[in-house]
Amino acid sequence: MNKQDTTTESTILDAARRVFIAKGFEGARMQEIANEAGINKALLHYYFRSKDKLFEAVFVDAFVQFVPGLLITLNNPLPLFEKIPYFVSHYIDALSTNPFIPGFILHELGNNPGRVAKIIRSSGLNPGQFLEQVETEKRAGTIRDIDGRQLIVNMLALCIFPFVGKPILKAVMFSGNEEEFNRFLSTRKKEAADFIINAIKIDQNENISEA
Amino acid sequence: MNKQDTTTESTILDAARRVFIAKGFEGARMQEIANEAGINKALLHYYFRSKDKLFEAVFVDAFVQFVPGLLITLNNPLPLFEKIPYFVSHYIDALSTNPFIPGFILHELGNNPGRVAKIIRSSGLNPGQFLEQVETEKRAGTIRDIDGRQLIVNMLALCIFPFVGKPILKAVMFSGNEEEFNRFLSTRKKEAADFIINAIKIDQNENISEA
DNA sequence: GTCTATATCCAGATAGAC
DNA sequence: GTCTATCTGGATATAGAC
Repeated sequence: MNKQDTTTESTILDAARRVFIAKGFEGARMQEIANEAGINKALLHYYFRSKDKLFEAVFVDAFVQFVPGLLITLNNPLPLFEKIPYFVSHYIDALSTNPFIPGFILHELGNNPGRVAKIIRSSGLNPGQFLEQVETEKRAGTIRDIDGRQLIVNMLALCIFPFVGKPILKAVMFSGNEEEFNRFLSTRKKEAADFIINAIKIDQNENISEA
Repeated sequence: MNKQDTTTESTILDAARRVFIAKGFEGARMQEIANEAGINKALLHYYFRSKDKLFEAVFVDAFVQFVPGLLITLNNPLPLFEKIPYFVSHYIDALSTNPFIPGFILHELGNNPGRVAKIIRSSGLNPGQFLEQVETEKRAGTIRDIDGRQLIVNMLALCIFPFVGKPILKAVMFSGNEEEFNRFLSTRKKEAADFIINAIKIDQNENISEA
């Protein structure tokens, strides 16, 4: 029942992941995947029947590795003002390790929106705990009246966008200078977390929120 | 003198824009573009020598129509606290009209980062005026100590991400319900602008609270 | 300028030897 | 299981009539 994970199958999957993520489904070539895996094209079809099936395997892997972990972090039991920096830090670390995953997922889902529904259902994701936490903080008067879903989207946006937008941001704002852009990214954790917290918190002396 | 813009060439460009933006360079088919334009495949090659050249035309169009306008808005002479809602509103309107442009640009630039440099230079973009304005406000004590570039990225992120992430956001947060997602988007202008302003402003007096 | 027909190439997929 | 060789379809691109 143990699976040796240096099998041909896993070698193929690793190679396919690299190529699909770099080029997308349409741009990827079975030949390139075979080369990358150091094997023959025919073997790809022996292990996975078609390019579609191989892609599906890679995509689901990337998705369930990335998206659920994110929502789990969002739903953990930390207090809100600790959770936000924790979430941002955690997620930006993950993105730094796999900077092309979000672009890959977003692009392929854009091409085939139907694909998500199935995966999502099977992974049982939902941001309910976080939304409740936001409501609680609002009632307590510690944060201003913000919609929880808008807050989630804002947090995701601030973490993900620098990675998917890297080429254009680097070009427009840093004259294409890679080092400057990396310095920018390295301060991102703190900047993003501060930005979010300042955006939602109510200074206790500012006003009285219980009507 | 004036060019009638219902020429075959412009018809082709319109069709190509739709197809390339929906499918990306690799996913697009010359046949589909020809069908969409109501003409023959051979005509595409008559007007534009190759798929590459046709794509380049579409891409540059989309880019210069979208990105520079954005930076011009960012550099206009409004006071900062008016400029932010103006920018967000303006930009989200543009995105609502062309929701797939950002994904298209980001994806194609990811595949070919070198392409940007040339276009950027020729359009003379830079966010200098905005960065100075941020410094001025910081010195005046009206906003907290935030890096201007981080602020720009945050503004872009908050506007763009809901559009590029639509499929996954809709599925995870609204159970795939399109109407709910659209309601979410319709409140986005105000939410995003409020979020940004709250994130950066420093209250001069304890009791400036507006509804 | 616009069409039909065709050339050329290349990618995904299969057959079959070992 | 892994390879070489090959089939087949489809996509870009061209030739040439009108």
